[in-house]
Formats: sequence, structure tokens, C-alpha cells
Amino acid sequence: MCIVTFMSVGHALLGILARGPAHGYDLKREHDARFPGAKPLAYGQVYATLARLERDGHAEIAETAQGGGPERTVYALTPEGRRTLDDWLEQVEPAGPYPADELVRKTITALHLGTDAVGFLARQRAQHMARMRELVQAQSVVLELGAQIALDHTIAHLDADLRWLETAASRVAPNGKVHT
Amino acid sequence: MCIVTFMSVGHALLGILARGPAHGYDLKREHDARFPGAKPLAYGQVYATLARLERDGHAEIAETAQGGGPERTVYALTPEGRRTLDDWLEQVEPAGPYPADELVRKTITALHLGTDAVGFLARQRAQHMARMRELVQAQSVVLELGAQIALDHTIAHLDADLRWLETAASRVAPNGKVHT
DNA sequence: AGGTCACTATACACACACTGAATACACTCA
DNA sequence: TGAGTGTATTCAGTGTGTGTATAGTGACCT
Repeated sequence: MCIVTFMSVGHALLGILARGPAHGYDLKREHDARFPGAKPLAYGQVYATLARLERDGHAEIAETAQGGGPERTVYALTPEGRRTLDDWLEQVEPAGPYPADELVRKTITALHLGTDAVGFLARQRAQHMARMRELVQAQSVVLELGAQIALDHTIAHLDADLRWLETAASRVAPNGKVHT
Repeated sequence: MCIVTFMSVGHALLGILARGPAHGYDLKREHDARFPGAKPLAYGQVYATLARLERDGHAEIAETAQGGGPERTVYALTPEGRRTLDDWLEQVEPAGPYPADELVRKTITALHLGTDAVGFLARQRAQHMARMRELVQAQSVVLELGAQIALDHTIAHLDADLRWLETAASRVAPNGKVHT
């Protein structure tokens, strides 16, 4: 049971269901509220994930309510789902290796190809600075503790990218091309 | 044409093929060499991606060599593939929003559930510190410029996680639970 | 009344991302 | 000869993620 190859979204939904039964639409909104700054969850994914959770016995349909609006399918956490959630929370995260991200893939590829990596890095830096300004703005409004912390994370990584763009540029500057 | 929903791995492979024809096995190894510190690419993914590249006309089978070992299918970049690659390199990356990562999902979920978030953060911090020591070690050996830069990126983000774990812990400390 | 606009809520189809296991050939060493 | 190692590919299965279609409700406007 519970071989769970990898299912971060599923676990997050279980975490929300632990607060009480809910339907897909609510889950999506609550999820996005919990993780501001992160990419919003698509509806399609919510329902697909819910279906998997139900299939695996982690959640069950509590009721299908009717009143005021379209039909809503309300899901509830099962005892097994609760156990899975607790197990997940107890596990320590591996601390990488992270999958190589798009920005690095592109930079390194440009470098190997001998195209204008320095220019690319500069353009990229401008883009990241703009985004940073937006986020710092967002951070200044008062948020719930959890949302604040989630936002901190996004900003911390954006900052890391920004610093990285600068060191990368300075490393490249001397010759501008990686020796193959 | 070339609607390319999202295909970072594919683009990276095109980048390697730009150096000259190669087969799947080689591509995997070259990819991993270019991105040390990142999660190695699985063979399954390489071949799946190659098949897609061929289907879409970005790459084509150059030959199926025989000598010394099992049969190898050598792929070569097509002119269209080259164009796609150049287009990709020219585009600026969006700078987020990043998908919410596992570490944050877990921390925030723990917080909302009222479980021991502080303990979790501490355990996580120890894990990250250990990993950091490994990477700094890896960084000290002399690497090719590109590999150096790729490794910088991993370290920068690990550092960001580490700092974040500390700020998160200090934010949580006062009360230890998010108000729902 | 009729129209359309926004919001709530779900479902379906499709493609990519990623893993793990299985297969198969060739070379080496005991 | 037979086990082991390295090369090279394939496949089944699942999770991730997007885009689109559908459909009811309420509100606003003319």
C-alpha cells in the first residue's frame, strides 16, 4: 500500500482535506491561497488528483451537494489518507538533487554553442529584477503566517537566480565561450 | 508550427546534437556532464524525447551503426531543429512563477495542521547542510566553465533553501501555528 | 423580457515528465 | 564456459500539467 511514486500535489490536497471535507473548486482556491507566488494549480489537475486519491483510498466522496449552483462533489479524508499525510510530514526531504531548470539549461546550452551568453544573461537579469520588484511589493502587504513563509521561499529563490546570473556573467566575461 | 508546450529537456538535447550527430546513450551522458549537481537524466526520458524530436522534424535518424556492441541509432539535427534551438535561446525566460516545491508544500501543510513545524524545519536544515558540504566539495575540483556555472546554480539554490529554512523557523517560533 | 457577462463547478482529452524494470549484444577475466 | 561489466535501447505505468468544453446561477444592462 501507499507506494506513492511521487505526489506532492496529492499530499498538499490531503493537507487541506484534513481541515474538513471540501470539493475540487475550493481545494484549488485554498491551495493557491496557501502558496502565493507559486504557479496556481490548474483545475484539471485538481480533479485528476482527487480521482487518484479516491482510487487509492486516501479520500472518499462525502456527498454530492446540490443547492445554489452546479452540483458539487465533496471529498473527505479517510483514516488511511490521514496516515499517509502524517507519514509524508514525518519524512525529511532529500535536499536535491534538483532537476536542472530551464534557465540553466538555456545558459549552459548557449555557452556550449558559442552564442551570445553574456547578452542573454543581461536580458535575463532585467526580467528577474522586474519580477523581484513585483514580489517585494506583494510581500509588503500583511499576510497570514503561512502565506508569508511561502512567499519568502519564492523570493529567496528568485534572489538566488539573480545572484547566480551575476556570477555566471562574471565567469563568462573573460573568454565568453566554454572549451569543448 | 512549433507550438512546443514546454520542452526543456528536448531543447537541451537539441543543443547537444548541434555539436554533431549522437545516439541516446551518449546524449544522456553528455547531458549529465553538462549539468553536474542536477538530477541525472533517465534513459527512458532520453529516448522518449528523441522520438518526439524526430516526430516533429527537429531531428532525424542519421544512421544505425552496428560495430562493437549493440546497435546504435544515431540522431542528427535537422535545419528546422536548429531553427527551433536558436529561437529557444533567443527567448527570455519568464522568471517564475515557479511551481511550489515539495519542501514548501510540506512546511506549509505542517504549519496549517499544527504539527511540529519547528522540529521539521530543524531536521530539514541538517539534511540541507550535509548536502551543501558535499556540493562545496564537488565545487573545489576544477571543472569546465559550463559545469562550474551549472554547479554554482545548484549551490545558490541550496543556499537559498538553507536561509529560507532559518527565516521560516524564526517566523514560526513565536506561536508555532498559523491561524486558520 | 432578453442578452451577455462573470462566477462556480466539473469533466475530458492530450501531451510531457519521469521511474523502474526488462532486454540484448559484446567484451573481459577467471 | 560462464559470470560479470559496460553499452544501448525499449516499454509499461503513473504523475504532472494544459486547454477546452459544458452547464448552472446570479447580476447587471437595455
